Amino acid sequence: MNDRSGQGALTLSIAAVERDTGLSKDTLRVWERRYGFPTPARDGVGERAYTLPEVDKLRIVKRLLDGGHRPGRIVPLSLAQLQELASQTVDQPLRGAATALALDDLRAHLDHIRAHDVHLLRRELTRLLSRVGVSRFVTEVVVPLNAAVGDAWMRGQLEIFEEHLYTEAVQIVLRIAIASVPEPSQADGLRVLLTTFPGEPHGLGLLMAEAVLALEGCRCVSLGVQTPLWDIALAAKALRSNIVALSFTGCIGPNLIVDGLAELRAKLPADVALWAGGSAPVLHRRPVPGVEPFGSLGDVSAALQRLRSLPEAVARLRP
Amino acid sequence: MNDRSGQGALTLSIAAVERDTGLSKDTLRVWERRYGFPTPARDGVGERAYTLPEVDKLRIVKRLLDGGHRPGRIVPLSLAQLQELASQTVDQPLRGAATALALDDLRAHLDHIRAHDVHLLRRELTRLLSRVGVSRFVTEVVVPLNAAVGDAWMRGQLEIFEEHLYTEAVQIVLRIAIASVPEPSQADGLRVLLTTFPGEPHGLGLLMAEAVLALEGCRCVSLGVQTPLWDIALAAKALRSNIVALSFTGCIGPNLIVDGLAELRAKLPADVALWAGGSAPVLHRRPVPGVEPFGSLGDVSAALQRLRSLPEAVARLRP
DNA sequence: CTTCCGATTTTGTCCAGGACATGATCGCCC
DNA sequence: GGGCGATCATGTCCTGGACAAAATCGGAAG
Repeated sequence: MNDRSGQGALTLSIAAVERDTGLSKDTLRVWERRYGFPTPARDGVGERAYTLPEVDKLRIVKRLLDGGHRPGRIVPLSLAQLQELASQTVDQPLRGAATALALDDLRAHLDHIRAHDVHLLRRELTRLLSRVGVSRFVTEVVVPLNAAVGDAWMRGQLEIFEEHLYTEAVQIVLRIAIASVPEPSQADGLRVLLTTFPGEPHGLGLLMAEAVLALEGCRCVSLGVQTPLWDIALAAKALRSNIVALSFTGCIGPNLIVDGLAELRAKLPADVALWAGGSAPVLHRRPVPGVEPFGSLGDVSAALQRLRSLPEAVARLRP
Repeated sequence: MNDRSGQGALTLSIAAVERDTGLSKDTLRVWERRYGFPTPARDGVGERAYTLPEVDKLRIVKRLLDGGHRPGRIVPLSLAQLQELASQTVDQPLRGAATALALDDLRAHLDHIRAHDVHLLRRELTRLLSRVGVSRFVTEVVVPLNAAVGDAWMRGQLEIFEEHLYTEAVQIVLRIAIASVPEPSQADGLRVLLTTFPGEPHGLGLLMAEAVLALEGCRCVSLGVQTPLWDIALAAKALRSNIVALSFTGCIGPNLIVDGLAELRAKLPADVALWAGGSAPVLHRRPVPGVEPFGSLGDVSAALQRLRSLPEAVARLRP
């Protein structure tokens, strides 16, 4: 069950392949049964020993899978065919979400990432931040950049570690942005609790939301990512939050999202608003009663005003 | 396979429990077979449905397991017995570690967390930071506080969300600390790559290490948490890192750590140092050839000097 | 009394193959 | 062309058996 990395012939155990590719052991075994790939050799004790080329192919397959392809179609293909498939989707131009950023600027940022120049990237982002302000920075720089990076990765133009570099840089700049927003006075502002469900490891959306909400005068408290449902409810009660804001990216299954939202809604007092944002498509396909879905951070301002205009708003702010 | 949130009784699927506790599905099933705990109810389709108390107990068991206890001994124990066991084991390391913090200070911080006063906590931490400096702040404030928070949680004195509040606050202050360290001049300083293995979601250790390393004049680049091994190797090559520093907390299985380190060592060039730190006990129980284990952040300085004094050090810094 | 070494127990992970829920796709009819 | 079942594709769960590595134990020797 180890990597038996002895000498020349490097092979990986099924656990190592799971770690490296993100494909579960169950999936790997069932693919072998159904599609005949991968068909790893067996070591002395009859355990699967995956070769390096096999794992390389699995990595490409996984990426195409995440890009929307179906296993049955692509798993049987040869390595060459897979690479061709990957490059096919490559040429489509970036879609037109950027407004503060010209397409060229976008490409320039991507180039910084690809050049691994973290400091330059960070400097450029910081410069943009102070030029356009926090609000526009989030909606007109970070959002389209996120989309561009996601696209580039899906097309194989960006390695995972380059995405990590990007995420880290944006996170730092966003935290600076948030810190630059003055804390509203004690008596004023809605209390917002931010976090993600267990299984959702992406925290960028949270930071973006926090920046926007803080600008709107809310008192934000973030729990970071992956808070158990029970603890979200506990925290909302303990902090007397008026809004619980969650972020979803689609790393987590649609069922978990919908069921979790319903469950959390039931646990929260009725006068606590439950907001759900992020790129997970299920948020808009299957609305949950009592949960407000957000398609874009631009909707936050309107929703806040709606909430503030409610008759019980004043009472809420008091305690 | 979801959280089937029906009405009152919240139960978790085996996958959710695996995610929340770090115990593999296989382990959970085999414990049920061997020790009779946990014995989850079954849902409509015969799948295990774990209750919240069961999962809470599993979390504590996991902690004690990481602390060196054996499953056969502790799994059959009651919750009260477990917590007593926890307070027995745990009390000693706490006493000796705090130096910048009196025990009373420590308790005061815990009280701030329990009072959910994030801003006060953050202010106090920031005050300490500027009083004792970055280095001592990390080793003499954050480290003992981490231990104290972990212990308090294990004894049932702290909710998970309170731990999240704490983590978030420390993270913010640590990032301020890191930002306050001036970037070393281009030609100087070893290049360090920081990240964690897939499955290890805890990033605090990374930030602490980054702070200490930056103080020592290193040029740090963090990939954040959960980078696939392959991409760690890619990134180290692309960034021409001299050191790859990893952090482990025991959320992740000992085997995955040891195997992963061996595999990564094989993927990295021989002249790149591989450092492993964090609270996972396996690091010191089962050393991996070519991997330097760190028991404390205090050892970093000595290790750096050793590295710098090597004959090829100058050549390394050049390119 | 300590140290060492082999036997034994403990423990985590792997395997096979079957089942099923869920979501996508396809063909059909309006 | 647009809805709507039927069918297929796919991932995850189940049982129960097996085994290797690590931890522990039980003496024998120093």
